[in-house]
Amino acid sequence: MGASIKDVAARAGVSIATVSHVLNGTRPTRQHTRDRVLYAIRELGYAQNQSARNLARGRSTLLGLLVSDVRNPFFPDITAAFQDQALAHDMDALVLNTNYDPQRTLNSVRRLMGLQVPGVAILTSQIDPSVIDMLAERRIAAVYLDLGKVSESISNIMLEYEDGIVKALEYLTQLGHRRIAYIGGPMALKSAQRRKRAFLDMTARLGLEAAQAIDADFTVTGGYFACSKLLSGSMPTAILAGNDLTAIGILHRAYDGGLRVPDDLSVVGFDDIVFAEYTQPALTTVSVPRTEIGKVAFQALWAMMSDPNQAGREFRVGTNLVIRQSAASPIEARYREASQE
Amino acid sequence: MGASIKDVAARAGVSIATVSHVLNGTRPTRQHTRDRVLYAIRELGYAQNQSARNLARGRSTLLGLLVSDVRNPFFPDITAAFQDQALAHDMDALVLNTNYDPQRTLNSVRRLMGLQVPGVAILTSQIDPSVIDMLAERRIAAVYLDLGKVSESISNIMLEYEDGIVKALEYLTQLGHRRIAYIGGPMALKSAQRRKRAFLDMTARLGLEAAQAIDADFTVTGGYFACSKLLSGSMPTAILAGNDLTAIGILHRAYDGGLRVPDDLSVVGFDDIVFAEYTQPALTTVSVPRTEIGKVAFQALWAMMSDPNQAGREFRVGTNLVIRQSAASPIEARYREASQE
DNA sequence: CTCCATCACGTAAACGTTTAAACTGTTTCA
DNA sequence: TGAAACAGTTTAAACGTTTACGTGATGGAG
Repeated sequence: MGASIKDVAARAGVSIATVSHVLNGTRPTRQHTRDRVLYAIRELGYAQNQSARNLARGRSTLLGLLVSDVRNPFFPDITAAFQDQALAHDMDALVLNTNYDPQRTLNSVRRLMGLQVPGVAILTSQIDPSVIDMLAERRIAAVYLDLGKVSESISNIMLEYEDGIVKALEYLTQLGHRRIAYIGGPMALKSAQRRKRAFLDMTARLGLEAAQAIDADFTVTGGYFACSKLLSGSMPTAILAGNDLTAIGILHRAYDGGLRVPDDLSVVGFDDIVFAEYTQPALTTVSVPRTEIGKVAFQALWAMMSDPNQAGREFRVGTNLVIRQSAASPIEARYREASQE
Repeated sequence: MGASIKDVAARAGVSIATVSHVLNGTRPTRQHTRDRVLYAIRELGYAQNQSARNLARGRSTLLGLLVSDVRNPFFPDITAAFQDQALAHDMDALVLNTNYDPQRTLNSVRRLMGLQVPGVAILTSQIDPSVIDMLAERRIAAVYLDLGKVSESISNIMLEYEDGIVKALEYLTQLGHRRIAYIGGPMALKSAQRRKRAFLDMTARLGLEAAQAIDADFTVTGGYFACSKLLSGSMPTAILAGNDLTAIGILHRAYDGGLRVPDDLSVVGFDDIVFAEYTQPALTTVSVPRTEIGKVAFQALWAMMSDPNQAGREFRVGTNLVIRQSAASPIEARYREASQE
């Protein structure tokens, strides 16, 4: 039962409207009154009742952020950046887990609508069209990841996976690799599709020998077994993984098979999760700038919210190759091997 | 913009009070009317306006969850579990980052109070007393981690670090280790203090030879350099780390120094972060059941919220040793070594 | 037949804000 | 001097719920 705006008004000897205007800067006030109000606020330890505020304004200061699973090391950076931005604009971010479950996603969006959120960022890989419609109908600003669609109230963040794949392959070929294999994710995921396609396109363009590409499931053990398959055939000198977990699986398989990375086999990951830095050897990988994604997601929403007749936009965020120790020249590797024996 | 309770009432031919009661089950209604109301709700796509609801009830359905940094791999599991519980009770969890900054913590709590949250879980390592007071004054249910204090509206979760240290040391001694060193965290952290103390107490009790314990900073590189120091002296056969990041640093140092883990050196971590499973070799570590912490945190709040004159309680959550590959018997290790040469 | 419970529901007053509109002085200008 | 403009402030009506209280049926007991 804290103090209300009425108490503040009484204490400062002004009307509640004035207090409100002082608080929101919605109308000029004299220095004198402002001081009195501010002083009263301090004295009473008054805190605005957001519920009442939201009700009166018809919108809340909460933003929705839907992710598939906060436990996935991909997301924390995004949510943190999003939150920081939100906070800087005096808003809050409610992050909800969909657990990859469409039903739960739908429920989450319902909840968010009940909370009168002015905008929501849906950063999951799979998006149900009915969710998109629900939000669009109510004119709630929305931003998606790789949705591809942009409209009145819908913005989109396009991740330039292709770019990253190209950089990785150029790097590997410059190192001298010709037999490069790819281990990707499940084709149900758009991101996995695009990465694989980029790999195939690029290897064709670079004229690399019959590049193998096999689909795993974006997990460590998936990468491990996919790598096993690869090693039983004609061995590649380098493997590009569709994500870092897969790459870690490859690292393990190589280790168990007595192959030294990067001497006998180069491995390049994708995502640059926190632990990419701590694998043995440290993983060379394509970094997806997660902090920027979070930032951009907020900015996309903010733009649409602050100017309602501003249409949604397409945002692009690039990817970068971060070079660590898991990839090296295959020639050099053979040289080393020779000199050791 | 959306339909309001009035629209529903009109459509169903009842009063808004009835609609409210149907929605909340706060008083008996006839099957017939209930059906009509529910039907109208479906037709209109009505969603309760939480702001209005919260205002009327004087409390929100939002729960606050303060953590130091969502990027810290320790937290996502906790927040996810907390959220799941909250959702199951028709509440939401607003998780805020304090970034280890007391000022920011204070602001966050202010925000939460403005949102009229009925409860907040503060799961950071450092807690400013003024924050505790603010919450206690307003009778907002609060649960802390290792605060040690319990009162009217304050519950506490006690993590049994000691227990885990004991289990780890018993395991190592059973394997035959006698020279066990410890690399802990900064003494500014209570958790680091308690772990170190437990280590010292227990090694003394077990009568192990002058156990070395040095303080690092809970990071990978911190662990790396601390391990260097250790190796330059009289080498231990096993190192217990204050957290997993430190343990990973040790693993790296051992690798770089040509030591094989666990053959030449056993390493045991603490926390069981996701990646403990994926290190090379997989890390034997003391697991802190994060999911349970999240669950318990919610339940603590729920108990205090649902029965306001129920006092706060002390909850305990234990720790467990999870055995993987980074620790082995030192005798066996020497045997292997001998047979290889 | 009357009275009183009981049941099912409606009425209307909160809850704490925001904000359009009305109301005060002052100042400015013809 | 009077009107007009203006800055600063107040008044009061929303916003969409919850919930204490009131009311009109129905039915059984006396």
